[in-house]
Amino acid sequence: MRADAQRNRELIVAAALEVFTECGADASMDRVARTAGLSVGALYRHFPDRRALLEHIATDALSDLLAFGRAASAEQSATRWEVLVRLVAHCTVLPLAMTKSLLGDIGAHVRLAALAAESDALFEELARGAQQEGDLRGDVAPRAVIGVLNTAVCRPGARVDDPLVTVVLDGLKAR
Amino acid sequence: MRADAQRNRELIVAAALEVFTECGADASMDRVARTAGLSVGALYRHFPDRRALLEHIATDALSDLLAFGRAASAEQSATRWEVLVRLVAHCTVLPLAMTKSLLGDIGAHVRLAALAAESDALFEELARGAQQEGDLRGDVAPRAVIGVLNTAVCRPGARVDDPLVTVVLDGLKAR
Amino acid sequence: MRADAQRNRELIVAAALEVFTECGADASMDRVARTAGLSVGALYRHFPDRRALLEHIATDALSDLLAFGRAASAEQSATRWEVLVRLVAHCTVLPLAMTKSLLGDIGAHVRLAALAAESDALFEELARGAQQEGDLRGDVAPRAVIGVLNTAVCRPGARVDDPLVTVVLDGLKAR
Amino acid sequence: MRADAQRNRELIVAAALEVFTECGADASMDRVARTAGLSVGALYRHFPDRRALLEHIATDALSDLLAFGRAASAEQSATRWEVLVRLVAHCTVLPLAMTKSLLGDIGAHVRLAALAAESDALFEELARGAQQEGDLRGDVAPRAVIGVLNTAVCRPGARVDDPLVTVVLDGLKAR
DNA sequence: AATGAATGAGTGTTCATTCAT
DNA sequence: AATGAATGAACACTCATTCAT
Repeated sequence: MRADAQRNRELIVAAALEVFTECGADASMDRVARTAGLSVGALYRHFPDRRALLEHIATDALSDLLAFGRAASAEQSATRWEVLVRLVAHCTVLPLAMTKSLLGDIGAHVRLAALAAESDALFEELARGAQQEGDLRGDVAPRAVIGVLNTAVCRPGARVDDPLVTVVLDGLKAR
Repeated sequence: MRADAQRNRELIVAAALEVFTECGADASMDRVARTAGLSVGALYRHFPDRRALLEHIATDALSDLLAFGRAASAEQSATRWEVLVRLVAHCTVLPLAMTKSLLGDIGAHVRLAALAAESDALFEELARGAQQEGDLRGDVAPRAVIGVLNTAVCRPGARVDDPLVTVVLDGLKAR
Repeated sequence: MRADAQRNRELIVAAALEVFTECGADASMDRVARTAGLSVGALYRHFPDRRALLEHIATDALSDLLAFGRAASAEQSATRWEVLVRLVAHCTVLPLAMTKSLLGDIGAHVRLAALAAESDALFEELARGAQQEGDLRGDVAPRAVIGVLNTAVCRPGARVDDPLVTVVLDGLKAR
Repeated sequence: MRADAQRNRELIVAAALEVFTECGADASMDRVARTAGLSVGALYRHFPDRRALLEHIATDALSDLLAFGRAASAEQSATRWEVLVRLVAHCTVLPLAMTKSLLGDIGAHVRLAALAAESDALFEELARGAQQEGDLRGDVAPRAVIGVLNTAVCRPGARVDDPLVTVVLDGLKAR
């Protein structure tokens, strides 16, 4: 791919991330293109339709999250709870939750659905481990932890020092 | 206003609450009207435009919340924390948080902005009281409590027995 | 249906017939609407999409042709050849041939596909009869007669006194 | 012109003939270019716009038809009817008729308009001659013969053994 | 006062044409 | 001179809003 096309593609992805995060998944393609400093036509050269763009962004974010999570998870010296907390801190933009709000029907995109499943499995495994190690409260199902984190932490604009993140992590800790 | 007009207005408000809660604030006016068993024309007779309808619903919900909150707050026998928990349980549909997601710019509607301010003040006052009574953790600013509850509790579809609600309330309690 | 809506629907159908006949099936919806003296929105209220409009027109034309053909065919006093000639004279606009050029894929619309099949059957039956009565040349397969008439006679703009029609009918007559 | 440029030009013309014949005159420029094994850019280097490409193809086809027709016409031993039949057999792709369907307005291109006129004149002359020799029916005006042949024979996909061609030629023969 | 039809601006997408590489 | 990316206008279709019935 030509250097300028590559650059423009990246501009588009960055713009899409910004615009969808800020305005929601209904933002117009034109707005994304203008934010990237390009025309719609250029956008459509890189992504055949709106869905493809959303899928790309979601896939990107999930892949990144998963890679980070697996690396963190591999460190045997850390408790599962610590790994979970680090993962939460890594959930900056457009993670777990967004994928589902962005795409009505995740199932349609194979790779994305697979990533979502893997990501869910990782979180569940960490939650289960943290419960066994006695750090995570036992009265919340491991699967439910994903939902809690999704809603509370993995929101556009959420920050590590967001009071809600602190509160939720404290609320999840075993007493 | 004629009795049937009054009835239709109520049908519309109920339908709008249901539809916007279920489908998001982008639901079409026609869908709202059909859900109410009326035509768009009738809808527009009662509300000059989409924004007016959204504002009305938001205003309604906030008024209700505020009335309930003030009544609960007036009971001197209850701790502020207990009042706060009861208020949270009352936030079923379309409360605090919704107003901001529904309307981009609350400031434009005077009555709504006033209600939002009063509601914020009530929550802040309760949070401050609960902190002084030692039930609410002290390291979260009273103003921030509103944000936390907004995001975590006052979501469409949220329920009192939602794990997130439990976790957040536990996370807010002083140790 | 309200009287004005009915009237507008007819205006649209007439305009579509005119525009598609003149400019081909690629004519823009906007052009059809303007020709009808309406806006696109009105057009889309009556027909959910371009295909539906094309199907309606084709169905209309084929139904008419078929009804006329069956009536003519029922007259036992007439030879099959005479019936065929009368049918040909009735093929004014948008008949047999058009349906296939208008819609890429006739099969998608059940009613239309059925009509096309019935129409083909009628023509084939008449051709076979005319051959047995010795009026239609025997070295052209009955099925092929349909193709010949489609191409030669059932064209937009074709007229009964068109030289091509005369020539083709003479060319089809047995010597 | 460089040898490779000349070669590319020919590739484009051949591809355009193939694509427009197969897919109709609405085929995209990109498709033509890809069929030629080139990029759109290269196509536009040779032809300033879509119309120019269509005109070139039409001109080519008409020139060829005319050259063939004149050669055939020069053979004094053949009857005019025989020449006419041979010409008809030569009308394979994109002839007379196509020019008019491809280009809305032939008049805009001087050379093409001239060729069309010459071609019409040749056909008319042959028709007149065939009438005088008693082979072509006399009740069809020589000018009309052009129209008949255009519509019936000079269609994309038409073949010499097409029933319609047989029928029309028989229909044109004097009895 | 209700109905539902008409308007017209807005959005997703395509494609002829231009232009940087 | 070829490539393939970018532009921007055009078209199909939707929906908030207006208006004739």
